[in-house]
Amino acid sequence: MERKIHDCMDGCPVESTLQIISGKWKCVILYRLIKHKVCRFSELQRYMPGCSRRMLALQLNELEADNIISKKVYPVIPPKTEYSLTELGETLIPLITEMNKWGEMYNQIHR
Amino acid sequence: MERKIHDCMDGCPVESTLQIISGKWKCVILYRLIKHKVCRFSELQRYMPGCSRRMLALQLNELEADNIISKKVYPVIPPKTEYSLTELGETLIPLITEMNKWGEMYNQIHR
DNA sequence: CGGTATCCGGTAAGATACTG
DNA sequence: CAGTATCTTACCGGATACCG
Repeated sequence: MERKIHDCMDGCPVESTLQIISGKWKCVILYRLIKHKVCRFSELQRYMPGCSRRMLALQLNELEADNIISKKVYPVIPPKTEYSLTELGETLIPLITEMNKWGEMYNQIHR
Repeated sequence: MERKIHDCMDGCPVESTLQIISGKWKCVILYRLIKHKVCRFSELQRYMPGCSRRMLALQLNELEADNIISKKVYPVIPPKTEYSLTELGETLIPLITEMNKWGEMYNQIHR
């Protein structure tokens, strides 16, 4: 398995995590998948009006490639897809939850 | 107080957190400041060989502007500065710790 | 509906030089 | 030592069009 990030003399595990969840919308996608369990593409779009369709697709592809989420495609017309967390993706729940908690606290202060 | 991110119809607190800690090196900087309490500029540089001096300065400035870290400048020659977490910055410890834990777990798997 | 392909402009970030 | 200033480039990401 190839290391994605540079091996520095004292690299910290935080960098591995960043490698997976950095990217403007990934954490928000994960938050939604945690909250709703299963989401369709258009559903995610509605939750993230600031994220273009193209960007959403890119981020979803990357998360899928990293085995964080999985995609189920229904062979119907019009097309229907459903995204959900993989087993590995579910291990991120405490982290995303912590991010959400901190954001809530921060929003309380900055009001 | 101005909202930095777009107000979307159902924005999640995760986005507020991202607003503060996103940026390639911020989490690594925070990890170091958690671990070592106080760091000089050159010390941080040594811990992050992949981060240029310019980038390090930019990220530190942003974290300082957001009141996450504070800088102490000693008026000596040659100059000496020390960075450390603010009180607000310390509230990020659980989050960064969780990021580190997940990274450790992930590294175990991908070996 | 759920994407991909192509084009293109703005900005993030490296390289280098300079400073107190 | 601890930065800032300037220049230049790469690429991120938006807009648009197209497709099964």
